[in-house]
Amino acid sequence: MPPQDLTPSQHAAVEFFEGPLLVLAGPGSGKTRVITRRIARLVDRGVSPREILAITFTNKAAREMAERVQRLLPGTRVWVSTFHRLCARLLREYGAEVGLQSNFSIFDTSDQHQLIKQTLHDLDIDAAHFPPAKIGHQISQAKNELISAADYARGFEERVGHHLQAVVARVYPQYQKRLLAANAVDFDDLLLHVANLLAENEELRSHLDQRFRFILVDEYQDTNRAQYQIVASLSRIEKNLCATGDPDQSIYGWRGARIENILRFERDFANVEVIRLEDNFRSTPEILATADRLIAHNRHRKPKVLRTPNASGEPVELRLYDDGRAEADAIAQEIRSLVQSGQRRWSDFAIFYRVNALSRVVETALARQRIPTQMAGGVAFYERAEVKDLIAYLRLIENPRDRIAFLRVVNTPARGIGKTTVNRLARWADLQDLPLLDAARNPRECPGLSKRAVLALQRFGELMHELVDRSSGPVAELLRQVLTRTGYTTAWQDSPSEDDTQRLANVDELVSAARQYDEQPDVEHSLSGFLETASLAQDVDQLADDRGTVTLMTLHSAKGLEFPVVYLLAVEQNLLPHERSLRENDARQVEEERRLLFVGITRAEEKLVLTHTVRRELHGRSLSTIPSDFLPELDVVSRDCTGGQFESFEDRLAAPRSPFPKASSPIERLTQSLQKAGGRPLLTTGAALAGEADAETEVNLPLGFATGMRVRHPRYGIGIVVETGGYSRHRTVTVEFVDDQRRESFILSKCPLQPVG
DNA sequence: GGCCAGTGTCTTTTT
DNA sequence: GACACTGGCC
Repeated sequence: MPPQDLTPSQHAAVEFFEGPLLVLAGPGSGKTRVITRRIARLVDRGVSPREILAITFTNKAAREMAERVQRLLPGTRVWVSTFHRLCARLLREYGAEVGLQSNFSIFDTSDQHQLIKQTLHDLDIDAAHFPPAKIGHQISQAKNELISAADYARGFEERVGHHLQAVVARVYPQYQKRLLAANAVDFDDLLLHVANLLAENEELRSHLDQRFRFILVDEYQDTNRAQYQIVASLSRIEKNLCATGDPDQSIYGWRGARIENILRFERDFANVEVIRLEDNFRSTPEILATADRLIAHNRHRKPKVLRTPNASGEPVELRLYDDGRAEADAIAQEIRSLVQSGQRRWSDFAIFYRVNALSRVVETALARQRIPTQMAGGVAFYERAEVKDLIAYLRLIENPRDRIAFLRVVNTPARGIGKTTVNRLARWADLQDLPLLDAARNPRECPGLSKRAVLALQRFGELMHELVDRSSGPVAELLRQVLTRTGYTTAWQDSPSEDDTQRLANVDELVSAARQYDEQPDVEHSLSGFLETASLAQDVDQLADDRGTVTLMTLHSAKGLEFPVVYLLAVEQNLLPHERSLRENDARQVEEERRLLFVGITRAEEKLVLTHTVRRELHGRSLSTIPSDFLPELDVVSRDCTGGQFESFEDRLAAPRSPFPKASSPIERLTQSLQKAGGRPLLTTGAALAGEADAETEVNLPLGFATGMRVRHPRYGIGIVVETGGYSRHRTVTVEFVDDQRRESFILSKCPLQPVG
């Protein structure tokens, strides 16, 4: 007899004991509950808590899960962690084999870019032509696929690669060498090193396999190849792997997540028990039906049932506003009045958006209404310059080989060690194979330095030396030492500037974060532990459910959360789906965007409001919008909340005014005509049209653009083709843009122009 | 040799 | 609109 508070399938998942288990859990199906109950049940059956490893997607989820288990079974401490944190811990212990000392640094994306830049310099490659971010992305993708530097270089020789790949093939090995020399890893290395360790050291693999007898992985649909490899290596002897997830909520394909991992689980492991949790206890039937209609349009998926015992609620709303400001103001006012009338609390509300850039208008509007808010991410706390500076000091204290940290702090605050000095020092240190800090301690030996530079370096060397001596105590205390000895905040102390005040506040916040870490019960405290927390902090970590605030975040951050009322902003073409998913005509990418919207919709418990606008200000420019391709799929009645302040997109094109006319919007007409013309994709760019035309017949080109045609450019907005010229690959179009009357010419095969009607 | 200001470029999502 | 880089000035 299952207990009253579990459904039969939830109960089955909790009770299933040994062997591989796949729990396919739709949104709001009580998955977290099942996992915690299952852990408790395992302990109940006599499994030692030490033998259980649970992996969650966020630190916050890990913390909450550990607490829940404690509540169910007081005194039980189970290892719950994210993949990255787990790997960091394992590498502190076993990293020597891959060349890491236990005090290694974790480089974030900007550290990675810095290091790549230096690598490019090493190799005499022009950084302007090969942006470090792009190279970093390639390296990251390779690492997620477990492709080592040597493999990459070899693989590149075998196929005919892109010129960027040729550069990456050279940069990747050197970058990796530099990382190791700095005793550092990037985010992907955490996974890659551990996967390699487990692949190469059978003794360690089987030791850990047996140590972690029961492994539970949540959000399995968003695991990448490296993560899959790690989990699989730890489940060969003890095959008690429980994976939970929902393929419809896979939204991290862009960072290497492989939805196939969950779709293939049954083939990857023998005798898998599959349990489906299809009852949604979170949302109203209206919200769920909307989500279901949308996701049904994904072709690459296994259909599933979404049902709820919940009572019917309010209809899902779709509203059109004039612009982002009107949209934000309306939402802010609505929230205020709902709270003031006592129907809702601040914390009932969440506002989601596709890109961080949209948060600002909303923040401002909420602030105007004096609505308390908390925001995940944005300009993340740990990415602010002053916080990064101080963290860099701590990193250099912990790991004197940390090159990036050294370069960041050596002249921050300014102490007369300029670029030239640093370059000379670095060149000399590299020749001697010395860490920069060691070189700085004996600057006299470095050739070409002025007396002043030598003195300044010496003083810096001594300063760091003294700080290292004090590094064993509480982190907050060490941080205060750094602050006083470097005089870091001196310049801001009595400044009237708002920015400086903010900087001081951020420094204070970091000190109190350190204090909080120092005071955490039940954990071993160390500088490296604090740095690890700081490096692997996530946007959603600091969000609280009970702080009495409205919550703002991106759709990606919203995964796993729920709120009574959800506003989902800017359901507009090129934002959701994002234009980058449309560029390559890759249906898979659009499906991921659809899943992203699905995730957003299914966060809502009682009330869901989707909004879009006539004009959208983005990147400092106001453009006319196109309704999202997803809107017709949702089949929600639209409401016009515009004040007639702007001409709508349709007006300007002399089409019906209604924001979302069922089958007559320009985009739909285009879609229909294109489909009739032979199943061409929904949206297409000039480049794609030109390519296709070429492939068809050389004579019959004008399938592309003709004079008078309306087009949209991602940057300049809507325009009219006023001239065409050239042939085939060299065909050009001249467009006059509606917004500012500017005229631009484009080479058709290379431009991102899209026809819009 | 160091610092600041102006110009140019890029602009999704995140560990 | 934000940030990185370059060039000029002290």
